[in-house]
Amino acid sequence: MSQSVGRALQILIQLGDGPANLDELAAATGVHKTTVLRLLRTLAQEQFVVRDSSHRFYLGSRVFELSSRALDQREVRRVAGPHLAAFNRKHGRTTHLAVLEDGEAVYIDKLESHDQIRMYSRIGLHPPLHSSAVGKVLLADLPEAERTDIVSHLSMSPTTPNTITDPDTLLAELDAVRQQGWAHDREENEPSINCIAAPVRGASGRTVAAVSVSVPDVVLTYDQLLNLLPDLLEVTTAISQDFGWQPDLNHDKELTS
Amino acid sequence: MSQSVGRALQILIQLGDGPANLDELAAATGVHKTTVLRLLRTLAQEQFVVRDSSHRFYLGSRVFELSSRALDQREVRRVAGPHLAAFNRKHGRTTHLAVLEDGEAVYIDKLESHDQIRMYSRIGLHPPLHSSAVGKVLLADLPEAERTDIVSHLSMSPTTPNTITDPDTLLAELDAVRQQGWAHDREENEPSINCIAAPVRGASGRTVAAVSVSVPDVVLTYDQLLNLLPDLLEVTTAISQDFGWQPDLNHDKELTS
DNA sequence: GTTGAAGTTGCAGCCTGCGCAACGCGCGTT
DNA sequence: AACGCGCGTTGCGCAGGCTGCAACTTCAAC
Repeated sequence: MSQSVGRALQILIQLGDGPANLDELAAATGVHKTTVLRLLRTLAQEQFVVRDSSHRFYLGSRVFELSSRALDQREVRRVAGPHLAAFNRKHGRTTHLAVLEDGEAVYIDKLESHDQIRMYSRIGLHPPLHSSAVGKVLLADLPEAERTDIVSHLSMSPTTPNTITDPDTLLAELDAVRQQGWAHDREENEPSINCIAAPVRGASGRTVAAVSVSVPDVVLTYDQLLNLLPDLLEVTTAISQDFGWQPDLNHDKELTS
Repeated sequence: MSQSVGRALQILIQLGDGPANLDELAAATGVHKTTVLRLLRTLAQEQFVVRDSSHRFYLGSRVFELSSRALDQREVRRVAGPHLAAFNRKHGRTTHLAVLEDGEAVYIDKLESHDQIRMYSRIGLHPPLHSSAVGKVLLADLPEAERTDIVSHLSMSPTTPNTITDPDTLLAELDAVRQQGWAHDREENEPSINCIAAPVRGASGRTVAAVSVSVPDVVLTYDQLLNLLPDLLEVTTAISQDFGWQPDLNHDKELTS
């Protein structure tokens, strides 16, 4: 809608791939370097980018600041934080907190495994909705219309032999997830990585976030991972209650709305 | 330099204070709401902002993504990460990693204390150069010209009775810091909080980052905090070596350049 | 049903951002 | 030491994109 702003944002996104100089940015965005320079100067003014002594540009401190402030604004994250930390300290497994945003899942918190083997993932990443445990949890409790709409627009590209690629199969699994109150990902997203995830609910009873535990099968088999399930559910229940959820309430009305 | 981009960035900064609707943003930035809407749409297109169902805008997932990617790009942070985690696991104190950027200190990593008492600080925050331990460490090793230049432009506003407000006193302290290889902050920045910090050096011998430990005096007195100094220095030395620093080398030439 | 607040759209004017071309500057090469 | 190349920077004139106004829509409250 606004050309120059759009271009400026493209520059920022480009810088997300790593530092770059003027020409590289001009080439990457297809914009005249004069223009890129002016945009960069504006961005630099507000600390969105910085340039080092050799005129390379990289993302600046404002980006960090905005991100951590925005993360703090997410109620769920604040509420979940201590619970996740305790869970992570006890079990030492990679733990994610994800929410649905604009029809996509987003990690808004990540706690590292205590093992040497680290999972490649980060805050801000969009895990696939159809092949991740958090994705399934977040989809499962959506109103049916929205759920089928989102599922019908998924690309569902397979990344492992186990990836669910059929919309109807996925919808059936989502029903099962809703029934049992948690979801798994048995090497559906990444080979040799299993996950389980459970929903965090708000006062209305609706799922507002998902917590997942991810473990490479060389560390824990799927069956061993399942041993963590009771603890995971305990944690998500505690978070939900802190977040205003009342377990006894009958939420049927809201859930079908 | 570019009006619309500048305005768009102002909107993002404004959203850092919390979600807002169209009118609030228009009022805060002093821009016609039509224009704000168009800028927001551009921002939303690239996921820099999202709007919820009631038309409130808040910072979007792209900000998280960029931030975590940019953080990963900072070599120091990657290298320091495991060392800091080990230190934090052992001592359980609030630990910061800071670098100098555009003449300001910036936290690029933070590890939380294990106590209930948490320090208010976050990644992206600019600790004051004259009253924080990291600030002193980062300044101390700068070439003299740059150091005096930065110090002469500091506002040095006092936030506690102990804050150093005289440039010459600060410069003298910086000399001491350089000599002894570490810095302290004895309630100079925040009442009842003491810090110690030590430098991380790169291959050239120059200070590239600073690691600090911050403790409220109700938890540990300053003297008790000093007991952590040997461990802190060990950690920063280890990080420096991982980062290419060679302790035996004589770096005098570079340091005076 | 009416009122009002908040978001959205069409439009015309003109400002602002655009790309070109030329210049400056540092660095590596001959 | 001089040269030439690569890259960043600036001046300028054109016009395309951005702006703000006014009118319209939507939704909720009374």
